Amino acid sequence: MRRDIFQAIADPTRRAIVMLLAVHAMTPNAMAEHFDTSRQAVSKHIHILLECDLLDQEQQGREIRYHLRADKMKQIEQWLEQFKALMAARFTQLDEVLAQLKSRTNTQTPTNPTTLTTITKARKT
Amino acid sequence: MRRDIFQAIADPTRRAIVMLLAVHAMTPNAMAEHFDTSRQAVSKHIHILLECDLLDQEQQGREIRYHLRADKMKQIEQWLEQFKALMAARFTQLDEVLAQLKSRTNTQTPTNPTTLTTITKARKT
DNA sequence: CACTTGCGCAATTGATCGGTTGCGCTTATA
DNA sequence: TATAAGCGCAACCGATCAATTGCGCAAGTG
Repeated sequence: MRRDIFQAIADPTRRAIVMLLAVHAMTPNAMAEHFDTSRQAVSKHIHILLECDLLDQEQQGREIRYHLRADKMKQIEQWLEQFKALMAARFTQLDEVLAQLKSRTNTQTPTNPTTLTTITKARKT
Repeated sequence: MRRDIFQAIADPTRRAIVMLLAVHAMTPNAMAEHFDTSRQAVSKHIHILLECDLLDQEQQGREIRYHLRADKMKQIEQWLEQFKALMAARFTQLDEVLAQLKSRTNTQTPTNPTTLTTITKARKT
């Protein structure tokens, strides 16, 4: 069950839930009222968000209030930062890497590209 | 075919492709060499990224160089900004909305919540 | 002109997704 | 105590996904 935050926010309903919980904690029923889906459907989305550690439970009698762990959202930001760094480096520092990769289009020289591979989290050999 | 950028970057391979193309344009084969998947698999991911207008084609003889449309990445940033705005407003300006939502837990008053609903892009009635 | 290379397209398959339905447990309420 | 409300769990279903395989076409190369 390889579930990351990017998969979590891939679904529009889940993004909406995140937004709702950004305002304040909520019960599943309260969330469900905001959409035209069933409570169970919402509950499933909650489960997925829980798997990503994006939510916290708070039992209150027979109700459960779900809190958003806003700090986890930083994962997205971090990825975006990495991306921006690559874009910025594109014309400056990483000219070498660029050159290497350019000449590499048909050859196999996993020297500097390895760095990039690490960044991109590719599962290369 | 409801395909948005969030779905595009939900897949780790596609995120890696985005990172690769952030450095410079590439042919499908060049990309495929970075992963341990087939060219066709990569090609499919490219297709998905194309659907999201995240890529540009540049035919060069029998090769096709794919360029990243970096500007499209702003969509993610924008969503994150919206999220952050909600988080920031949580304790300040949107106290009213918060109150409304609170009292609304069981009733149906689509007045102010509509604003939020719009933000969260929920498909409510 | 044969042959290889780079690529897209189509069909197939197993896995996962998003949703519904039905059930049962626990906690409130009349 | 009987009833209702809030919720999770499990089974099921149609749709989509990711990847493979096989094919055909256009562009280079001997």
